[in-house]
Amino acid sequence: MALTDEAIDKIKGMITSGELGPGDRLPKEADLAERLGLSRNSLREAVKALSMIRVLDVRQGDGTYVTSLEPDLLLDALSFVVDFHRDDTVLQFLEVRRILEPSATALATERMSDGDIAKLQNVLDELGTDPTIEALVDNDLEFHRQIAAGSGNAVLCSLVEGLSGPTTRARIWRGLTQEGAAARTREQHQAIVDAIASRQPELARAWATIHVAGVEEWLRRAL
Amino acid sequence: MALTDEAIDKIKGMITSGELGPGDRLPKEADLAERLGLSRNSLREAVKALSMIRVLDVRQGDGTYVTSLEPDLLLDALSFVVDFHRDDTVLQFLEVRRILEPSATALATERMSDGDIAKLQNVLDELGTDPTIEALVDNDLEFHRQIAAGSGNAVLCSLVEGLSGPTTRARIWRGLTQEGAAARTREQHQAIVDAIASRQPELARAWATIHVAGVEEWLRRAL
DNA sequence: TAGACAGCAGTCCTCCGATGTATTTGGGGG
DNA sequence: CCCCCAAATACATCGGAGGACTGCTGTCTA
Repeated sequence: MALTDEAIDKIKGMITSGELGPGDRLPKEADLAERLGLSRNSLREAVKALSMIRVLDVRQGDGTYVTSLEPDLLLDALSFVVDFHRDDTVLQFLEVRRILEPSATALATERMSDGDIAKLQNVLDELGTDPTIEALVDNDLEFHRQIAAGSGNAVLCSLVEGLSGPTTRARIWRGLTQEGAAARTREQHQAIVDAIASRQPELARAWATIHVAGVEEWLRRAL
Repeated sequence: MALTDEAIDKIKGMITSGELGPGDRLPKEADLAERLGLSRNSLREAVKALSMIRVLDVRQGDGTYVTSLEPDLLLDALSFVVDFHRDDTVLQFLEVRRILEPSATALATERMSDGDIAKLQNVLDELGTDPTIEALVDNDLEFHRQIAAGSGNAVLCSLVEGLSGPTTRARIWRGLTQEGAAARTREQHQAIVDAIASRQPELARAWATIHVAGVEEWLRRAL
């Protein structure tokens, strides 16, 4: 195994063993390199790899720190990975989203506070009568983000958000090519909010399933 | 933004734009560094970060290549990330797994061939009467891996595998075996196989839910 | 002719030492 | 007491050098 990979494992070990905890500061580059038995350049490659997946937080002029290691922080590297996939694999992501999103919506129905639900309704209301495509996409992302956050599960929330990335492009296409898609999406969003507000998990789950399945079915035909 | 991060974006752009496709070879370090306008050391940090998430495949003495970019390849970096989480966040991962695994099992019920099911049964049969902890863990991982693969969705398969991080699984298993729950787990595994073999998706889903929920409930009490 | 071996070119791996840049900190002046 | 600036600290980037590994080719041997 390469020296750099060994360094990654050693730093990982320092964290998982508890020697380094969230927020702790690592020794400065020169010292850590000497301790791990490699050069600063090689160590920097290891640190860069770990900072990519949000395990380390490097601040120039200050030092290198262990992040909070919260699930949402580590998993948001997922969206970066997802960007590499082409349209022919988007269907697989959508299929997973059709599994996760309904469950997340059902959980949110039981766990969201009345205030959270009011905010969710506000998101829908903020959309004007004739929004741009960009506004539609942003609004849609925010809507699903709040529901995912409402599930009370940071891992689930991050996964749903990460999987929404690749479907965004598809949604843009849909907005451009399919007449009436925006209006139907708005109706389904409202139905989901109503189901959540009336505390009916299974109804919310069903609407969320229909919502995602609609996008999936459209995309399946388009490809 | 740092030079290295710019380089990462540029390489990412070269791939997403189609200039570089799966299996293509990148220019050698010196040339690529000159083209992107930075030093080889900084470029190496960028390449290291991208090879960590399985976007690039670096072969010493040969060259640097773009991977196949298959979903399973890119997502299996997930297990590396999961290893950083402590027991108090494992519950969130298990909650997500309780959502994904039943659906994956239901999909597998409809999509697995008779040969695949026979292999799945073989996995259970291979376990002797008095297996070691390691054999139990390996067997359990293989069992769930085959079901996830049987779902026919590489993304779903990778997520399920990634969420069942080896470290996490080992820790949980150690505790379960101490309580003598190995026998019950085997019964549940057999029930899942029977449901799949008789092509009853909802029954398979139910058994999978019970199986994961059992682990989850045990862990919730243990913490 | 088929197989084994040595040599060679290409490429990545690791290291070194120096310079550039951002942040923090502490002292001096108002 | 507050503000501003300079020194200290730590990461960022650079160019060059030698070493190690891979794949290919040409040669030798049976």
